[in-house]
This record gives sequence, structure tokens and C-alpha cells, in this order.
Amino acid sequence: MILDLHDRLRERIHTVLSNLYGLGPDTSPPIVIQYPPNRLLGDLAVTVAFELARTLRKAPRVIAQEIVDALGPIDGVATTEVASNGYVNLHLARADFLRAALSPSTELSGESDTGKIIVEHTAINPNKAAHIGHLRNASLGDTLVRLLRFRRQSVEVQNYIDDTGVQVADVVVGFRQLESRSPEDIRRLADDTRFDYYCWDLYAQVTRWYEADPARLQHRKTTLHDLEQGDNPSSAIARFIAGRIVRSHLATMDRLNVDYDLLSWEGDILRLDFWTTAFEILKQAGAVFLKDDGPQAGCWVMEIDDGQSETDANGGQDDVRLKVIVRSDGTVTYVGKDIAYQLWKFGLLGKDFGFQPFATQRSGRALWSTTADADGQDRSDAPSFGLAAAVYNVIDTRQSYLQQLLKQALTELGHSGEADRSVHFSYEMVALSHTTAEALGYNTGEAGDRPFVEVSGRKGLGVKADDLLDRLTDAATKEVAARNPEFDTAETNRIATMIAAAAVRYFMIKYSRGKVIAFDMDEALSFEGESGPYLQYAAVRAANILHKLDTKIGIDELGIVDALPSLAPEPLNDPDGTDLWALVLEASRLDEVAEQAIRTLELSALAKYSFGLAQTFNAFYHRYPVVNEIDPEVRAWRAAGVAYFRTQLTHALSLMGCDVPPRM
RNA sequence: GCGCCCGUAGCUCAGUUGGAUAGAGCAUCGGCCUUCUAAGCCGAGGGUCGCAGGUUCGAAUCCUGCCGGGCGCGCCA
Repeated sequence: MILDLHDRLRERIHTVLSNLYGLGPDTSPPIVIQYPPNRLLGDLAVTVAFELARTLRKAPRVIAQEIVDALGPIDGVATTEVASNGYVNLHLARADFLRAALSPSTELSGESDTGKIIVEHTAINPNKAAHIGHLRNASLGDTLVRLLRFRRQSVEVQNYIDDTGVQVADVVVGFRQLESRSPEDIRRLADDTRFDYYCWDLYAQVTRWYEADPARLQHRKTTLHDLEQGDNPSSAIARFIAGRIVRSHLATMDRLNVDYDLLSWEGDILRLDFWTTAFEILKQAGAVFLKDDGPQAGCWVMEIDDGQSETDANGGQDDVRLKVIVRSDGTVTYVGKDIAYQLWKFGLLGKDFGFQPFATQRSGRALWSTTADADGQDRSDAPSFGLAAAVYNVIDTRQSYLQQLLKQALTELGHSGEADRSVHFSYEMVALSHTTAEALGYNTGEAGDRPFVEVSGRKGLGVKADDLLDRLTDAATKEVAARNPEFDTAETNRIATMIAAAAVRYFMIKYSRGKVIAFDMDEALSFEGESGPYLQYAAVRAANILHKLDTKIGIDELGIVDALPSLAPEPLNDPDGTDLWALVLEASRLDEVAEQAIRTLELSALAKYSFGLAQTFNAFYHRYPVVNEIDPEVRAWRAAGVAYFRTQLTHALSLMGCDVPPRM
């Protein structure tokens, strides 16, 4: 609704500029619409008079006045005026605005026809428990998915499982060589212990075991080879481990309301020879070539286009850098496999996976899995996977270089459009604060001068996702039980779960993506101030007002809406009404913020907006009674404002994957 | 060496189409629970927006250079 108003306003101003000054689409400056610092100044402001001052050789104030005079009535705008030295400030028709905001949505339903967007996120190595770094990835990824769906995009969520890589190989080595376990032992361990936690420790142990005697690295090499070949004892164990660990990752992510459409297994990419096909395509396009001299002799390589080599006019040709795609022993690197997968996502590989159902998630959404089995090839009940119009790969900034290569490969294959629509959604890593690292038993003395301590799965250094969630749930349970002694255990736990999830998700979203999060346990455990629970609390309070309004006064939400047309607009226009109006206007900005968050991939904008909205409401809440307000018209307007606020904040929270508890 | 990111209050961070008085949380100090939940609200103190130039009517925001910090640049993934 607010976006529609912006559009209409821009259109009108363009018309005015054309009539007054003969400015066309090319000569007219962009119309910037912003929000004045407070509601007394106005609700919307246009700065175009400043832009035009130079070219028109007139004072901004004069231009602004001419625009205002020529503007004429605009639907939804009450008054327009020139403020300070040249702003055009607009005051909206408050009552009409709130009535429209609460009226049943007239927006179109259905999905846009711009094609399907694939979002890949999470992609945790299936060899150990998930940690807080993975939570940032999944929180960003899932929020992006929800935002895109909110904007009516068709989205497919993929979770890539690297079940044939070194990390899984190392745990296989741990079980077989270091612990001499049989497949039956491992299965029993998986049934009887926290298997993902067990593997977490084992993985760190294997790292130390290699370090003690580097000759042992031969075991890794052999095992890795076995995993890629398949059909041998090691690969059977790897499959079992990866399968179990993936299930535990999905369970962890489920605690955060994160779900997926498809698990893409690297093993299937190998078994279905995706790489062979991709390799042919790359060779035919000349994107890779066989190096016959130098240290990379015998490798298939790709030239790295980093903008350096070509601009070097002084013939610095010798430092053209090469990336190995196929090793001299004939095996393919990670980049090669990723190129094949990316080609498949866009439907450019000319090959497809088989698919099979994997699970039904708590949300009700079906989760599918790729398969190399023949009976998965032509299932009539499988959705159409792949064939994306655009792809977002959610992956931290340390992978920028590889993601750049991926785009470059697409370009060189003649798919520059797909390269442009191949987006690396990058973000900085999650590290540990010194305090938290020390609490985990890590001696930070050696890294004492660093600003933070990097998480290391290889060293077993990090905060496990489930540990964090458990601690948050415990803390929330105590709070909920103390505040609501009448609740039974099940209800208390249910609410505590919602609070814990919101705390984590908000924490992971609130920082802008270019910022390293130095994770601090005490800070993450806080339910006060700028936190997920603060937002939930505001929504719960609003719901509580509406509930009391119903039970005590007998006005339900339908009654609130029905009363609006006959209400006099005056109570919204006096000073007290301005505070209510400020809440309504702020609540209406959700669409605009969602659009901005997607455009800039800065999801913290959604978090910050939601927090600010909750703050505005909390201040209002303390100052203006609703249920106890005596004047029925004032009460009715306040009730309408609260109802609208609750709808919008609840929506904002759901975009961040947060539920609103019934009470807290 | 090259590339990307970061530098704003004591601490952690907003300020992403250049605009009105640079904001918030935490911490500190002072107030507010017989009235819709105090996970809250109100108030106070706290700033050379890393430094230096430049562009602009206007710069925390754009450009250039420098300083400090982080991460990448493998026949690992």
C-alpha cells in the first residue's frame, strides 16, 4: 500500500516537472521519497527541489513552492507544503490511510511470472554437529527465502550435501583406523549417543592424530578416493555417517523453523557423471585447456580473469593466473564439481538428477532428495527441480573467489545472462569473542592480540548450534514458568522453544552482512533490549490488548474494522492522535523494507525496522490506554492502530522465521 | 604483492538510492508497577563519524591517497 502511494507520488511529480519545466524522463532527476524526522513536519518528503536548484537557477524554496502549487490533489494525501529551505512535505489523510490498511487485502494473489529462484543455503559438511557459523548461514538463507516468497517469487530451496569430501573422509578414518570400529559398532554408536556430537570430537581427534604423524594422511587420501569411487566398505560407512548427520542437521534447523525443498548430494553428482558432461562443455567452449608445462603440467586449467592481466599494458602476460579444474591424476576439484552443479541449477547441463521423497517437514512442506538410482529418474510425483531463472548461493565471504570463478565459467560458456543472475549472497564469518572462547576451554593466550578467535571445526573449537539453543530454551523456560505459573510443562516448553528460536534468528540477522560477528555467549543469551524476544513481547502485548478488548468490552477484531467507516477522523489528528498515527505509518512500511532488504541483500534492514516498530509500539503502549480509554471514538482508533501494528509486526517476525507466542 | 570487507558513544552496532538536530542496545546514573504483562517505559551523561585532501547548495554516506584491523588468493573443500 505504501509502495503504491510512493509510485503514484513519483508519477505525479514527474508530470508536474514536465509541465512546469519541460523535464522528460531523461532530464528529470530521480524522485527521492523519504520520511521527515517527525510526524509534525510531515509523513513523506520529496527533495527534488534541491536537485533542480542548479539547473533551473532558482532557489530550492521557490521551486518547491511551484511544485506544491502545481501538484493538485493526490489520492490519500491531505495537505502538501514547503518546509524549511526546500523540502516538499506531504501529510497523508490519516483516517483514510488506516481504514485502507485494515480493509481486506485487495492485492493480487498468485506468483509472479519472472521464473523460479533457487536459493542454496546451509550446506554443512555432514561429518559433525552444526555450529553457530552455520546458524548465520541458515538464518540469512531462510529469511531471504521468506522475503522472496513474500514478494511473490517462486522459490526453490536447496541444501547441498558434500558427502564425498575430505571432512567426511576424515571421520571415516577416525572410526576405522583410529578407533577400529566395525560398521555395526558405528551403527550402535549412532543409535545410542548424540552422534553428531561424537563425530565433532572424533573429527578434532583425527586432526591431532594426523598432526602427530603426517604419514597417516595417506589414510585420508585412500579413503577420499574410496568415497569418490563408491561400492566399498569406506563409502558404505561414509554414506551411513552422512545420512545420520544430515538428519541431525535438519533437526537442528527445524528448531529454527528452517526448511528446504531439496537435498542435493555430491555423491549423486559423481554417480550421475555430471562432471563428465560439464567437462565436455567446458572443453568445447575452450574455457579449460590442458597445461603441458610448468608446475601444473598435466592439469586441465581455467584462466582466472581478475581484471589484472588484461589491463596490464606493459606485457605482464606471464602472470596470467591459472586455476586447476582437473588434477594431473585425473580427479576433479571442488570448483569443477560446483560448475557442473551450477550449470544444472540453470538447466544448462543437459542432464538431470533422479529424485525421491526424503521427509515431511514440520511446516508440512515435503523435502525431496536427489538420487542416482534408476527409479528416481522419472517419478511422476516429483516436483520440477532446477531450471532456475536466478540463483542465490548463500555462502560466507571466504568463498568469494570461488563464487567469482563460477560466474566467470558461465560467462565463458556463453551464458552471460545466467552469470548475471548467479548471485553470491556473501556475509562475514561468525567468530568467537575471547570470553566465549575461554569459556569453551580454549587458551586464547596465543591469539590474545586478535580482535576475535576464529571457529574451527577441524580443531573442534566452536559453539554447537544445539548447545546454544538448549541454553536459550532453558533460560526461556525459567522466565516463562516464573511469569506464568498456571501453565503446564508442555505449554511452557512450547513457548520457550519459540522464544529461543527467535533469539537466535534475530541475533544472526541483526548485524549487517559485511560485519564479522564476534559471538559472545552472554550477549546472545540476552532477552532484553534489541533481541528477538523483545519483538515477540511487543506482539504479545498487542494481542493481549485486542483479547481484553474482546472479553471485557465485547469488541472483536471484526468489530474494530467495521466501526472504522463511521468514526470521526478528529481523534487521529490531535497531538495524542499523532503518536498513534506515527505507529500506523511506521507499521505500513513493511513492504518497502522487504523490497529494500531483497534489493540490497541487507537483511539486517528488516531486523532493525522490526525492532524500531516494536519500540514505537512499546512507547505508545505505556502512554495511551486502549481497553481503559473512556472516549469510545478514541478507543476505537487506538484499537485499530494496535490491530494493524500487530498484523504488521507478526508478519515481519514470520519473515524472520519467528513465531509469536500466545503469552510470554 | 594483489583482491574483497571493516573502522561511528566506554563496549556491540544502525545510519545501503548524498538531505532536516548523527541514532539504538548494552554498561553507568536517576525516576516509573493498586490502571491493557517491568522480557517494559521515561530521563541524564557520553561523538575530532580512523586521518588528509577532493566533488556538492549539502558528505558518516561519493572519489583519491594514507593509517589500523580482518579474510581470501592451493593439484583442500
